[in-house]
Amino acid sequence: MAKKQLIMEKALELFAKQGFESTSVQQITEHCGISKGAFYLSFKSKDELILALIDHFMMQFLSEIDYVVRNTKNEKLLYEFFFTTFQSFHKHSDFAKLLMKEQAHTINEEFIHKMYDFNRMLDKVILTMIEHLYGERIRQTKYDLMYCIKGFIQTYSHLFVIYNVPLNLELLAHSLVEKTNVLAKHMTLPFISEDLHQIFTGPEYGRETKEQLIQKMEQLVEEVDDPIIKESLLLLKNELIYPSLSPAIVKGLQENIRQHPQCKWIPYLIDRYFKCL
Amino acid sequence: MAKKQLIMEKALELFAKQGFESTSVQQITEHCGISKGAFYLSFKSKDELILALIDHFMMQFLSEIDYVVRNTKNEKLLYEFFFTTFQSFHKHSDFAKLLMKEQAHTINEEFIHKMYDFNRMLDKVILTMIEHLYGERIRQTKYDLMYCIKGFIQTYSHLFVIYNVPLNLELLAHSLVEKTNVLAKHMTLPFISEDLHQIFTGPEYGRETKEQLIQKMEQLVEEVDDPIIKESLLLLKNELIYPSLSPAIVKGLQENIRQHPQCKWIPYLIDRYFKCL
DNA sequence: TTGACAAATGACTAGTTGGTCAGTATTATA
DNA sequence: TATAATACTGACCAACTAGTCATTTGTCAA
Repeated sequence: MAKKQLIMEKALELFAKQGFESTSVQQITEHCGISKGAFYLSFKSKDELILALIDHFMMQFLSEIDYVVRNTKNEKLLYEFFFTTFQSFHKHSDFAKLLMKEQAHTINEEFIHKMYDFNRMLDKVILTMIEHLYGERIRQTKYDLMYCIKGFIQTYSHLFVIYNVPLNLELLAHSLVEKTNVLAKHMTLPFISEDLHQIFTGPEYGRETKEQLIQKMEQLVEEVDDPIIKESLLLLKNELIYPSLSPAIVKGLQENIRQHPQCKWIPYLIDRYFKCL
Repeated sequence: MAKKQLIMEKALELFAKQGFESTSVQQITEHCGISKGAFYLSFKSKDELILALIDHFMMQFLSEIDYVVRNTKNEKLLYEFFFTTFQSFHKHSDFAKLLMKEQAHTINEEFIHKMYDFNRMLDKVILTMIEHLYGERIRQTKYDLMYCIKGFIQTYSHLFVIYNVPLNLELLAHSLVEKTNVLAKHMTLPFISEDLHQIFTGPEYGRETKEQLIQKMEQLVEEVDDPIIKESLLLLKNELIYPSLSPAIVKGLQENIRQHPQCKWIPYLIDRYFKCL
């Protein structure tokens, strides 16, 4: 199994430089000093390699952060969180680069799911940390605070991952601790409500089922007065059961109900349903 | 020249979905309903297409922001900045998606330079806005504040660009205004010093020269149909070579071409040219 | 109707890609 | 040493890629 690790290491170096898509299996095997056949003894496909990389480093990173968050006293918690995060990025800078490059890329269905899962887990870690630190005081603004923290991490890590400048990570962590505390103390206007956060993260993997979606639409048909929106909802509901309309018509119907404040979520849920299955 | 625009529009749709590298010229031409040869009549290469896309949308976006920052009273400035930014991302969400996907990708030397240039310009706009708003008070922390603002924009725009949820952009802008003000007022521990910022942005990369600007305007004269805009472009081009018109006339001509979606960033480039030299 | 010019086509090239597999080398067991 | 089992190789394949160019189609003035 040493071969598997060799391939992962060497491939990561190339992915960090060139990205996943622009790195060929040929290049990887040459960089490892092995033959093409040997590669396919360790990994069934190129996709399996990147999934293994994501799994390996992501779990390592997440568990490190999680350990720190669980085992640090409150006074040092925020500092240790930032410091560990950046140190981890620094230590595995090739992986951090890969993550930044492929952030939003549609490499593969499974890859996307893994990334979503990872994000959900990170969200949870940060949220519990925030709740632990500030308690009830930030109930209204905790989701905003979480997104701000993620913004800090992304923006600042971008700087030292892309430009290879040696940075004073202690100072960086201290500086971000202050920013976070300032926001937690004085922020009053939340943007991300509980509901909104639910929509972003989705109901834990198993999303809305078709039946739930149809039920919700039937309920809305009863509640809505506007005949156009009523009919659009009905047609879309039937489309879910027996797909028969052209994409343009479906898109148009979705646009219709997007106008109505009560229904505007429906097109999003429909899209998400089709994307997941 | 309508073909060029058709290709850009249709290609952008595919790039937003699949990314630049995974979209073939074949796919683009099929999506346009034209032949492969026709593509190469409009663009010398696939690389030239993405550079044209970047140029077109980036300049449009930057000039919009710049216009708002220059023409808004201080009390509403920050709000208008955030609101315009997000509205622009919303309007051109395909381009925003492309930008997120290809953020750190090594597509091409020229592409990277363009992205660096764009970032530098955005940095400058944000910095002047901050200086204008808070003056001497934030001299120490202004670079940190700028990176925080960019972090806010990135994190929150990610949410509504990736998940296609209709958001209340007014509320979002208000919320971010508060966050920014809170940070500006209470932040004391800077991380990004003047020197560090210099290192990140690097020495000014040869911005548009007069010749490039003139060339671009000549190209637009060919592509535009409206006679008023055509003449305005020609007069402004001559003004660049032999300054002879009064400031009021020049301003008026700039206002003319600002109306046209393809030309509206030209005034911004002209201003920048005169300011830098 | 003709002829001249521009616009558009798609079969073509030369090269790359992820992936396979018949065959060779290496090792472990007897 | 002989045999069986495993590890490895690299020529090969089909499918794709960006880009080209001889040929066809469309347009408009004479």
